[in-house]
Amino acid sequence: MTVRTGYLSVGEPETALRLRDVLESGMTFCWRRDHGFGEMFDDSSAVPRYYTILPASESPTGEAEPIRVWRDSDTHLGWEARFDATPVVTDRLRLRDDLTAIRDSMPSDVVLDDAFDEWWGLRVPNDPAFPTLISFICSSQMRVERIHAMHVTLAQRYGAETTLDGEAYHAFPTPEQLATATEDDLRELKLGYRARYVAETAQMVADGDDGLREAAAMSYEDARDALTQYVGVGDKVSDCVLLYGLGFTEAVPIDTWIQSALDDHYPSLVKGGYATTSRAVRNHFGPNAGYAQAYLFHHLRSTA
DNA sequence: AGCCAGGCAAGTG
DNA sequence: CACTTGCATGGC
Repeated sequence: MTVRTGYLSVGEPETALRLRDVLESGMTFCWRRDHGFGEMFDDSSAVPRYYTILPASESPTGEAEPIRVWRDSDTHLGWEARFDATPVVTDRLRLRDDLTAIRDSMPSDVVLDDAFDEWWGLRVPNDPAFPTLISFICSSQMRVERIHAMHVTLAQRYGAETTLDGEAYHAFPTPEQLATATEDDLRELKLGYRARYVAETAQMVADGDDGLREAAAMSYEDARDALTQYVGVGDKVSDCVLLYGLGFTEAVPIDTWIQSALDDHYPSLVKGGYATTSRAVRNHFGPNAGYAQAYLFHHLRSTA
């Protein structure tokens, strides 16, 4: 099968493409450094290439399709795939989001200004919903590198194999494929206490539950509540699925880092529980509050 | 050796 | 509703 190559403009020169920061920092677990270009988190000096496998259900060819991308310059991204990947890559990396307009839509303050200046070019990924749901169920009390490892392990054990340019890849399992796993199977794969959550959630989705698709059509707060029906999904994981997997840019996952950021820099937004604090945060930062969260998260972790 | 890591569910007061 | 506890695993 012929491999096609394309190049995408990311925007104006001041809109730096931060591929590594977008794909390696815990917002997505659907992308990974490619074979032969250094494994994730090493310090290879070569320009890293990343791959994802487009699920068959979202692929123009009807089959799972590997896609490779790399940072070709400050303003251009290259891709390789067996089909024209320009629309998919543009969507998955939100390359059409106008970062300047997003920044201007929020009330500025010293901390947010510093965050935007330091991490300018950061974008919020837009991943397939089911792999995002499972990955963030796995994310509880776990470091980023190990969540990536779990995602790869599940793909290799339960996902379909495909190839690009002779390289073998494994798609993330469909709900039906993952539902064949028992809790004990997943404990053997070192998912720990998350094994039960993943097994039961995969079975729910495979058994015809349409909660992910239905949530996409709901208002934000209804959608967040709806996703907590899945075992292992609380408010925080639900927000991650909404932001990174269902395109709700107002979703603000309030993890331990964001909570302490709110305590330190936005104490007036901290209310009683998760729901009321979330509402205050969204009221303050507006419909792109998820972007504020992304920039603050990276800024406060880098200066911790 | 103990503490922590992008939390959650189940159980109390 | 607010607060506590147990939960797997691995890196430091």
